Amino acid sequence: MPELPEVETVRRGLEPVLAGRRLRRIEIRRPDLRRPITPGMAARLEGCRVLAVRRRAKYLLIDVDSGQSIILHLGMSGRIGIWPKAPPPLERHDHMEVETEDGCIIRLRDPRRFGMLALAETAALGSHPLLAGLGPEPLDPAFDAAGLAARLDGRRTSIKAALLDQTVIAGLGNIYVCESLFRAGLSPRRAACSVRGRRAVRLLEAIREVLAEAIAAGGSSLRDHRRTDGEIGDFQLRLAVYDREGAPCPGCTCDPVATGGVRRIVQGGRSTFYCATRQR
DNA sequence: CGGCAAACCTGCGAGC
DNA sequence: TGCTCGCAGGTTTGCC
Repeated sequence: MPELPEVETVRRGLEPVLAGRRLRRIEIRRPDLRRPITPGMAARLEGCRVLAVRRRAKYLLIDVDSGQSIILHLGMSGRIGIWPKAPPPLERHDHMEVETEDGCIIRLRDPRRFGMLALAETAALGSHPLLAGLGPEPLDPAFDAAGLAARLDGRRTSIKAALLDQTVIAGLGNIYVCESLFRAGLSPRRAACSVRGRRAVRLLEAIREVLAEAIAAGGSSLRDHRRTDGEIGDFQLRLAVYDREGAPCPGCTCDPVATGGVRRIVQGGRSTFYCATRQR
């Protein structure tokens, strides 16, 4: 489910209820996520005060005043729910429940259990195995088109596969790679190393536009993603190509009857959606 | 190192 | 109605 905009949406929901609050109670109901939850995590966190709720790539980072940080990845189907009071009954896939000092209930639900939940020293987060290899944040102003081109240089794989590689650029997933390539007018099959100069400028601009718009819309809710208040995001209504095989591509001059509209191919075992006319 | 497939899980929609 | 199949927003591992 969650790519950068969905995780950022969740972060913005968590921050006001967590930042500055003590964690009164933490219950791990099921420790066997994609990676087993750090043993003893609940006991080490109870009574701690939250200092900050941050995001790195698709990871949420929750710093507490014991010098440790929670690292949370939502996998494919992970969802965070927040109830200021009177939460509904626990459900089958609610794997963790947190209660803050003011009685607010926060739950992690993840049916597929592809998520990850770990505890690590805040000062050493940069070298943590889950985070160490991550590429730059696309929205970081210090990252520019020349930097993107440098990271694509020498890569013979497709630009689609390269953008999905979290060590090249962090936070993009299948939806936003497809949408960014569409906006940039670049074929998903193009060699990654051929994206430099003006093409790299166009691509980074497209990535930033798509991400910013998606964050503003609260992310894309194709099936699992929810804001922390349970409402869906809205960006799926504005997707140009993702999951729109055969549909006419918005703003495109190609004739959908003649071209068949948005095409779907499989790259690296995952669906890619694109417009063969506009994307070169 | 690069690239690809498989594995990890459950749920849902399509098709029969 | 009920079954099977394919597919899903991610990451890691293992094999060529």
